[in-house]
Parts: sequence; C-alpha cells; structure tokens
Amino acid sequence: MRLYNTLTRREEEFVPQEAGVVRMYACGPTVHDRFTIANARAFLTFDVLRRYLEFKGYKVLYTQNITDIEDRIIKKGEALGSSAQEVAERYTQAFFEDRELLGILPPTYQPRATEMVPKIIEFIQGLLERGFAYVVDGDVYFRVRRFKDYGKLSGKNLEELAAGASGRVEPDPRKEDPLDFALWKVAKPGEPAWDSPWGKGRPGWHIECSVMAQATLGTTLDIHGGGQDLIFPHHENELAQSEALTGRPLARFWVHNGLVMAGGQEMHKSLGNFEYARDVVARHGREAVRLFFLLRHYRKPMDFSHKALAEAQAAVERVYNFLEEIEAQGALAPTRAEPRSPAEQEFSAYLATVRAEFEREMDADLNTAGALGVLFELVRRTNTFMQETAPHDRSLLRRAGELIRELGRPLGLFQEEPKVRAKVTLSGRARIIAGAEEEIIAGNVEELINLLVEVRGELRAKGEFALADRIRARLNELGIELRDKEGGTRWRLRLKGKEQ
RNA sequence: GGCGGCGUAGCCAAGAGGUAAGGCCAGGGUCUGCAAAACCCUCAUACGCCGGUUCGAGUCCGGCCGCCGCCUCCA
Repeated sequence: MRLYNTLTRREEEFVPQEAGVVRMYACGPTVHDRFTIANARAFLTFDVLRRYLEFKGYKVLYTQNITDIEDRIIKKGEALGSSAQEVAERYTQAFFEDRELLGILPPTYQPRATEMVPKIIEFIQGLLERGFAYVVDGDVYFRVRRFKDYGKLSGKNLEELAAGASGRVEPDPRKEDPLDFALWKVAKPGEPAWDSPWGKGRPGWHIECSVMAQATLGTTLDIHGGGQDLIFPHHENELAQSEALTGRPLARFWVHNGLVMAGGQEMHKSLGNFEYARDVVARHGREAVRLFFLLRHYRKPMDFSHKALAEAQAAVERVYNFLEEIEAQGALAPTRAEPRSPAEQEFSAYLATVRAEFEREMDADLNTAGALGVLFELVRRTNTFMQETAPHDRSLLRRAGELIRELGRPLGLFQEEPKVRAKVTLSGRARIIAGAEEEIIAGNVEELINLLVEVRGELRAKGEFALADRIRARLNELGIELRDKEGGTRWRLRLKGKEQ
C-alpha cells in the first residue's frame, strides 16, 4: 500500500518496521466538549486506515490519546462551577458515545493524559538532562534552537517563524527564545496540579502525545496521524521533543487528513460554523455520515452541507435496497445445476475481478472514493445482470452480495441487516433525542405501524383505495414510507434531511 | 511575505502520459389499482487560463488567474 507522507511530501510504499504489525498513533480529543463533524473526519479517517490495514492482514496496534487536562477544560469547569475532573470525565464518556454512533472502533490503547503524569515527568527530566529543556519559575520549556531538525515536518525555518511570531504574540520575556514551548506549566491557584521536581504544575500542550506514543507503542511509530491543522505546531513539537530525547525518528509515516469547511471557511468551534457529529448522525444516519466522508479523498479539504449528507443518504439506501433484494433472492430457490450461459460466465468473470479492483484503489493512498466507485459499479452491474439474464444462477447474486459485505467492512459500511435497519434507526434516534419514556414508546411504534399497514392491506383487497391511500399519505407525512411489493407491503423510516 | 493545497459535467467527486470512475439531481422507460419505492437507459470532443515537452497531457514543465489552509487555541 502507498501512503502520502507529510514528512517527505511524497507518496511512499508503506512497509511496517516489524513484519505483519503496524504501530499507529492518532490524535484524540481534548475532552472539553462534544466533538464536531469536522473532528469526526479525523477520527473516521484513521478508523478506516486501521480497518483497512487489518483487512490486509496486519495486526494493528493503535493508540489514541484522551487529553483530559488542558486550559479549556479548566475554563469550562470554572464556567459550570464544577471541577475540571468532572468536566473531563463527562466529555470522555460523551466521546465514547459519539464515537460509537459513528461506528468507529475503539483503539487498542486509549490512555488519558492524567494517567501519564509520572511518565511525563520522567520524559521531561530526560530532556533536561540532555540540555533540550530549561526551568523558569516552575515552568519547563523546550529549547527549540537546540534541536537542529526543528521545522522539518511543517516545512518551516526558524528565522521565518521568529519573524512571524514577533508581530503576533507578546514574547514571554522569561523564555530564552520566543519559539520555545512549554513542557510543564506551573500551577495557578485552584487549578489541578501534580507534584514534580519543579514544583506543583501540569503537563504542557504537546507532551502527552509523545509520552503516550512511547509508552504504548515504543520509540518509533509506523504511522502518526491527525488533522492537517495539527502539523504545526502540535506535531512539529511532538516530533522535536521525542526525537531530542531518543535520537530516533518518532514516526516513519506522518499522515494528515484535510479539513472540513463550512461557509467558505474552516469549520471551527471558535467561528461558530460547526455542528456536533452526533446531531448530524441523528439527522442523516451513521452510514450516510461515513459515506459522506469516504466519497472524498481524505487529504482534500471538503465542504460540509446537509445537501451533501442527503446525497450520501440516498446512496446508502441504494446499496441496502440492493442487499435486501439480493438476500431475498438468495433465499428463494436453489442454484441451478445446469452449465452456465455465456452471460453468466461473463458476469462470473467480472465478479472475480472486483476485490482486486477495490484493493488497488485503497492501496493508492487510501482512495476510498475510487474504491466506492468499484462497489457502486458492482451494484449496478449485478442489478442489470439480474434483470437481463433470466433465469440466472443465484449463487452469482449471492457472491455479489457477499462482496459488498466483505469490502464494506474496512470502510465500516454495509454491515447491517437490511430488514432490521428501521428498528435500529428508530431506537437509535430515540436514544439521541429523547429520554427513557420515548424509548419505551419507540419499542411499540413498530407494532403500531405494522397494524396500520395490515389494515390498509385489507382495504386494498376490498378495493377501498381512497381510505387506503389516506393511510399511506398520512404515514408518509410522519416519515414512514410504504412500498407495495409482490409479497406484501414493506415500510421503512425516512430520516430527516432528505427533503433538502 | 514564507510554506502547503485546491480549481474535472447542474451539484459533489475519482483519475495510473494513451484517449474522462462513481454518487446526487434531471430526462426517458419497466413495474404498479393509482402512487411511492426499486430497477434499467441517457446525461463532459471535455478537465481555471496561456504557453511548452511528447507520437500522445486533467495527468509532466513554466507563467498567469481564482479559492483555501498553516506561520505558536484547533481534529
């Protein structure tokens, strides 16, 4: 597989250090709030990379941090009149919930910054001993100019940085150089603090990632990931402090996903142009959100819009309609034992190429959009085959369905059972937008709908179409869609957002 | 100013120097009591503009135009 490496600014063949094992680290949340749909892109990108590496047979050791001590957490605690710890705990749990809503698999290791304080102190001491850090009034700073490779990841040089920084921020006169960054911050009154050789304080902004990566995965990672906005300063600083300490590369591949735009600008909390990921999932459904991202290359910037999400929703529906049809057909009758016709042979030969096509796209720097093109083509061609070649060998249809399932797995798509989707969606929404009472009602709603559908069916049988149509229209207004098929009437929920 | 990226049909989007994937919309059809849904078909002489290299260029090179990100809060 080839991956674009930010460090070399090239696509390179990815080979892990140890055969068959991938050590991967990706930046996780700072738990001061729920995460946005823009944050979701990063989490999802590395979820898919991880899933695909596993699909290819690698054992993936994946670490993601939870930063549970930071300025914004402390501020939020002050604003709410609760402790920073309470805020962090609350949003850590919220992170787990929202992650599950998106179908993101938990990493192998998920350390929290506050659990790592002794190791962080040890790490900083190592830097002090090597002359890469210095203490001022209980703060500890990293001596940027001492690390000669500083800027190699972000492509910056020290002179330009110094020139740029001088106009933008007040240089702290206690620092030897304006570019030096904090490894350890002295505690202010009332703030959470830990004992250290330099007095009471807390970790700086970048240190926890370096320490967690080393503690869980070792000195050199195969892949270090995150959003492009983290390249500088976060990852540059991580790289500097880790490599200064160990003398070894922190990561062989640096992988960065593109940003999410809204209204022509980067989506960001401070700009107010954001939406919470969970709200978008509630409105459009989990797989539509995943497809929305995976239909675009992970490194490109992309626009967020409900229109685009609704498009993804329609595309997801199409695949499930296909699976429903295929799996119903597959169950119907045994496969014919007769020799295959030329059309069947041709289709069979095509099916045999699909998996390789899919992998070829994914191997090209995780081209999920190209890979999805392969899957949609499979859907279309199978539908055509089903329609134009009759009778046909059903085992070929089954194989097509299996391919969608199998190749959908590394994308985290198309894994649900078509027949229970309405139910899953319903209870999922009830959980998101309402409390326990609604959840009980939600459990009965399905039966109520079935009852109405049944009554309407009897009316139709008697030719009383006016009343039957009224039931259908009223249910439709409620977001419940009826379809009269040969074997009876099926129904499904229509998620909001499609009306746009 | 420095560094990085982007500009492909109505919208979104992939693209391997060799003759434009895919999704959504739209139009036409099949099916249906009528619908809806589903499915099929159609839908870029063309890839921001101008030059160049090449037998051949969205794809490589140069210049220009437009948009975005980063340059110590950020996924």
